[in-house]
Amino acid sequence: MNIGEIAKRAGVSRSTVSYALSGKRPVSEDTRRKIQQVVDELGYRPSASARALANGRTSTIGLVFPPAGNHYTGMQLDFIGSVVEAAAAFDYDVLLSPSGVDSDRSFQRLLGERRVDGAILMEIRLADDRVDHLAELDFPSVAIGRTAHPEGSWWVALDHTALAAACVHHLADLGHRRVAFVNRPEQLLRAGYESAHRGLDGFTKAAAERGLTVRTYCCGDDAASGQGCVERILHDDPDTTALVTLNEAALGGLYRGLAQAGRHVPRDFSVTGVVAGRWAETVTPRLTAADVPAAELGRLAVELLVERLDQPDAPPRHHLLTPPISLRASTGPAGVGTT
Amino acid sequence: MNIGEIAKRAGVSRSTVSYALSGKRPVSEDTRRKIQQVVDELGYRPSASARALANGRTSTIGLVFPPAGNHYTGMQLDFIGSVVEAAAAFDYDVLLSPSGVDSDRSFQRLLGERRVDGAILMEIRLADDRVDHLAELDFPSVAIGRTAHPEGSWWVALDHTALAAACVHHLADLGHRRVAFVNRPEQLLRAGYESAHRGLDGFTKAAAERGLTVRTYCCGDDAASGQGCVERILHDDPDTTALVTLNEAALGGLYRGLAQAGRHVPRDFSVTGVVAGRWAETVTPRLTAADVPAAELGRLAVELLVERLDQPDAPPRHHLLTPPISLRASTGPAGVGTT
DNA sequence: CAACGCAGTCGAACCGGTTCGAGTCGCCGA
DNA sequence: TCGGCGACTCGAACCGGTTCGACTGCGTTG
Repeated sequence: MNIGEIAKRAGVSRSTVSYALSGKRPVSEDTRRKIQQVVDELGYRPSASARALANGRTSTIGLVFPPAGNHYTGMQLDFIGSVVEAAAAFDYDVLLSPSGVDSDRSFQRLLGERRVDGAILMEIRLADDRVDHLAELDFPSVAIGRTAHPEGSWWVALDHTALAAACVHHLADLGHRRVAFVNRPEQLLRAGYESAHRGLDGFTKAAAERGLTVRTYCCGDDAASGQGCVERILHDDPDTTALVTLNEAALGGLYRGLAQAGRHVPRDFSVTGVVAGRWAETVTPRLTAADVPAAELGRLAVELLVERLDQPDAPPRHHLLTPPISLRASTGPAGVGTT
Repeated sequence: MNIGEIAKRAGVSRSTVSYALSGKRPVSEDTRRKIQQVVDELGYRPSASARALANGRTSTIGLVFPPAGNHYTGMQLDFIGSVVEAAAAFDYDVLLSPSGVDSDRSFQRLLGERRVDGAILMEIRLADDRVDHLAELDFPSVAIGRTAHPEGSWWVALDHTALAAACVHHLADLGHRRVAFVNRPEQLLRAGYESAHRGLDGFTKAAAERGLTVRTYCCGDDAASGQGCVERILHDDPDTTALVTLNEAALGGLYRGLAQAGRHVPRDFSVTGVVAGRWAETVTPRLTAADVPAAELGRLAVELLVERLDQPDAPPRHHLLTPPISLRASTGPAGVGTT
C-alpha cells in the first residue's frame, strides 16, 4: 500500500497523489475526490521513513533525560507527560533518550542518525556538555534548566535561587533561626546539577542576609535517605527548628524522621521547599512549598522548540519561572524555645 | 556527509562502504581500514530514515500509554523508565504515544505511518480495541496487562486477582472482619481497566470465602480524593477496621483521612494493597503491600517484544507475576472491639 | 486570431541508505 | 596451460515518498 498503488488505482501519477494529499499544488476537484476515495478505502498513510528521507524532517522531537539508577522523581514524570502531550498538539512524536552525556550511544543515535528534528534536554548541569555540543552544531534544542551561562540559548527554567531564598524568608519571617537545607544527592551536586547548585546558593545567601544559622545536607532520592538525613540534622544541631528541601523523593522520609524524633510538624518543626504541587499534597500535614509547575515547563519547552524549528533564524528565547510559595500546613512560628 | 561522500573520500563505491560497515559481505582489511578512517574523521553515521526506508526496520518501539488528564501514577513512571532502558540495551529507541484508543491520531501515526517496529501497550482494558486491532493486523506488540481473553497473545501482567485476594487473606488472618476496598477512579472502572476489575474481583471473592463484611469504593487518583474516600468509608460503617487499595496516588490521602478521624495505623486500622515498592516506603507507617515490580514488568515486556520481532513465527508467550506481600508496618491485629 | 497565462497533470530526479547480480583478479588443481 | 573457484568490488535497482521542470488544454486579452 504505497503511493504508487494509490496512483494506479486512482488512474493518476504518483506526483498527483502527493500533491492531492499535501495541497502544495492545485489538483482538480474530481481528481482529488477520486484519490481521497481510494486512500480511504485502503486506509493508506504515507510512510514516515520515506517522507522523512525525502523532505529531511522527521516530525519527531527527542526528549533527553538522565538514565534512572538515580530514581525518577514525580517531577520528571510530569515533565515527560506534558512534553508528550504538548508535542502531540503540534503533530510531533517524542522519542525518549536516556542520556547523561554527549558521548552516550543514545545521544549519538538521536543526533548522528538524525532521528529527531530537535531536542528537549532535562536535568541540566551548570557545565553541560550536551548543551555545549548542541549549541556548537546549532542543533535546535531547548533546555529545561539553564547552564552557568545561558545567554544566547534557548531554555525554560525555574529560578531555583529565588525559590530557595523565598523559602528562607518565609521561615525567617516565622521566627526560625536555625534552619537546615536538604539538597539532592551529593553525586548530583558534584556533577553540577543546576537546581542543586542554584538552590543551595539561594538558600545560603538568603540565610546569611537574615542572619540565620544553617547547615546543608545532601540526601539520597528515597524515603530511607530522607529519614536518615533528619537523624543527622537533629544529631548535628538538636535546636534546628526548620528545613528547606529540594528533594521531592525524600520528602516522605523526612516526615517520618521528624515523627520518630518526636517533632511535630508544624508545631515543633517547620518543613518547606520546592516540590511539585501534586506531591506536596500527598504528605500530612500538606507541604507549604514553591510548587514546581512541571506541566507548564514542559509545555513551554515544546512551544519554544517548535518556534525554533519553524523559524530557524529566530533569536533565542527563554522563560524563567518563579512560582509563589503555596501556604499549606507544614510551617508555623518557631517554637517558644526548644532548648 | 552521506555514504556517497564517504565512498568518494575512501576511493571506493557506495556499496563497498555499506558492506564494510555492516559486515554482510567480505571486505579486504585494507579497504575496511581506509573506510573506517574516513568515517571516524568525518564522524559519519548513517541516516536512520534512509536505513529504515531501505530495510523496512525503524529500530524503534512504540510505548502506548493513556493521555494524562487522569494523572500519572508513580507506577507508570517506573514502567516508562524501565522500558526505555531495556529497549536501549537491545538498541531500540522508544517512541511515546499518548493514546487511549485505536482511532487516536497518535495511534494511527505509530502504525499507519510505520514509525515503529513493534509496540508495548500500557493500561489495558478487559475489552481493548487497541489490542484487538493489533492482533488483527498481526502487528508485533506486547501488552502490559491482559484483556478478558488473553489466550494466544503476548503480554506481561500482574495477577491482580491473586494479589487482592492475598491482601484479604492477610487481613482476615489478622482478625479483621469489616474491610473496605479502595479502587481506582470510577471512570476507569467503567472503562474496563483490567487491574481495577480483576482487583475488585479478587477482593470480593476472597472476602466472601473468608466471610468478611465488605464495602467497595472508587477513588480519584489524588490525595484529596483519598481523604474523602476514608471519610465515606468511616461514615458508611464506622466499625471498618481495615482497607485494601489499588490506588497508589490516593495513598497519602487515605493516611491523612485516617489520621484526621483519629484512627491510628496500624493500631486501630490496617491498610494494605497493591503499590509499587518505592511508594510504599514513602508513607508512615510504611505500607504493607504487594509490591508492584514495575521495572521488571517493563523489562520483561521489552524482552518479549524483541523476541517476537526477531522471530516472527514464535508462539505467543506471556508472564504472569504474583509478587508476595511485603510485610511492613501498616497492618496489625484487629482492635479489641472498636464498637 | 495569435499570444499569453494558468490550472492541472505527468515523468524524472532525488533523498541516503541496502542488496543483488555480475565482473575482475589471483591462485589452485587437473 | 586452462578452467574454476573464492575473495573482493562495482554498478544498478530499489525502498516510498517529494519536488522540479515541462507539457497540455483552455479561456483571456490585445
